[in-house]
Amino acid sequence: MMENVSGINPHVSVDCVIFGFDGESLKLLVIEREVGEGVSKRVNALPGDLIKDDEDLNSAAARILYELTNLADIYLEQFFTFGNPLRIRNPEDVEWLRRVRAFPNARVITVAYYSLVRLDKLAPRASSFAKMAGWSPIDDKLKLAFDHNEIVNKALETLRYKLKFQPVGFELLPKKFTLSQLQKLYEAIFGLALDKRNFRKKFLNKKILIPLQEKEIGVAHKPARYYQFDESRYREISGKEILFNI
Amino acid sequence: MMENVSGINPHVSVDCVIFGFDGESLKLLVIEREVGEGVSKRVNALPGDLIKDDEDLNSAAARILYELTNLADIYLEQFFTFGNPLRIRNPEDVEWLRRVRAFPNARVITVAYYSLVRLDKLAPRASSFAKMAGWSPIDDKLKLAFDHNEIVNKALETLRYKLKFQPVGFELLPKKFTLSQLQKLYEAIFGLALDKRNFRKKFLNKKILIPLQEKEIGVAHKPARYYQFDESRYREISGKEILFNI
DNA sequence: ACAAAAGTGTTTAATATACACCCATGT
DNA sequence: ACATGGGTGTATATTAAACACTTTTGT
Repeated sequence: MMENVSGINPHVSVDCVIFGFDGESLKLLVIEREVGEGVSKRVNALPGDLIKDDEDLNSAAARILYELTNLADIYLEQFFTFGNPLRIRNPEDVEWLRRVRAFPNARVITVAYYSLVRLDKLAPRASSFAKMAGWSPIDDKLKLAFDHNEIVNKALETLRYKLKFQPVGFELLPKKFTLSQLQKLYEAIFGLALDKRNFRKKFLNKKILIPLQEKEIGVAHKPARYYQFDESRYREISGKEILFNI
Repeated sequence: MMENVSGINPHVSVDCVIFGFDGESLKLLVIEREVGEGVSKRVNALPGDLIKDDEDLNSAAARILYELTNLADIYLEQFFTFGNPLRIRNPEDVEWLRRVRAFPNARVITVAYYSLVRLDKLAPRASSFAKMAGWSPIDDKLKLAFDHNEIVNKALETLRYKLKFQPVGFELLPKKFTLSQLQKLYEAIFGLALDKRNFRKKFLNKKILIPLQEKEIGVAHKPARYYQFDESRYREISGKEILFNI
């Protein structure tokens, strides 16, 4: 039986796709791994690891994300489970598993979670085998270990789908944000330009934004008003109304 | 190591939530199990079983559904993975596992799939430990083994969410169907009454229905026209337009 | 004064909603 | 003739889309 004193379940892992937003484009939280013992080459991967045998999947995701990145109190949403028996093909990945895993040849299926997080929530930090967690741009050059590119693509697809129907995305912005920041976020996720007037109307009509007295200071243009997200109003209309129909 | 000659992976299962529609209400495909050796008491469960160790999750779902119910060529969509370590609490369920499983105490996480199927696709049949597959009403009296009630509820939630935005559901109807049958299906899934004129307008405007020359025969009222689902038109608008905004 | 982004309104088209009567058939 | 469900249209309200100029600030 593949069981060991650590209580680790060698057959099931979780992987976390954490999106961030820097005001311009979407970012992905990745951890750095050394490919081999003392080898300087490094590769990026999603924060993820094997679950414990007595641990709930959600709890495992929260724990592992915390251990690898120090992020806590993040709402993680399960979105897909990847179980291709050939998930791990790359020789570098196989070699890495041989070093860190008690049962490196076990077939592992991974339950994937995603979340949206403000960039400043992440306090950079190293851990046992994740050398460093950091934000990476999401573009064609993004190359991740295992099948993590596929996992990220599926997460993006899920995010876009959800965003169409529900105003998720506020988690990516500071508590106080301007309408332009909000619009740039939507444009970044959908990858297209939106009309400023119609965009503002849409959100203001839904009444899920609370206008604040505060405005930008020290900007070389008309200072923008700050808004807050109205969570209680959001819960009211959640599931009933459709936000975006792109 | 929990491995055996059969190639079964004792840690991961799939469960299939198959919905059917009889013209009046939603039905669920369940299999019957004997609780104990020679005991006449029976309990219903979702078709599901352990995956093989070299088998993809999708393939496992298709294989297991086929083995237990004889249903083939069904589009199965993965919707959630259930991994509560205490998923299996009921003594009857534990006892049953002891009889049929090589590693009855292993923690099993289950990847759940759902699908929509026409009632007449199911040719009743028995199998090794699934005594019989059949359609069950979905109501408060439905009591399933393991955490299968929870799985069904999540599947229903997923189905309603999808149906709001995309015209799934044609798989539940015969190839030729009347607009009233289609409306009854939507009413059954959402659990509410819809306006006949607006319902028809909505579907006819989307142009995803092909009107046929054929009409009902032998009915004691004005015979209804039959329609077909236009798959190619559906693929065109899929993801772009929102069908239902309830 | 200029550059830079904020902020604002109207017109038109499309879509959603509410609502009631006649039609074709079998018995 | 009557019961049954099929089929249809219009008026109103709501929402979406297209589109350009003025305002406020820092330099």
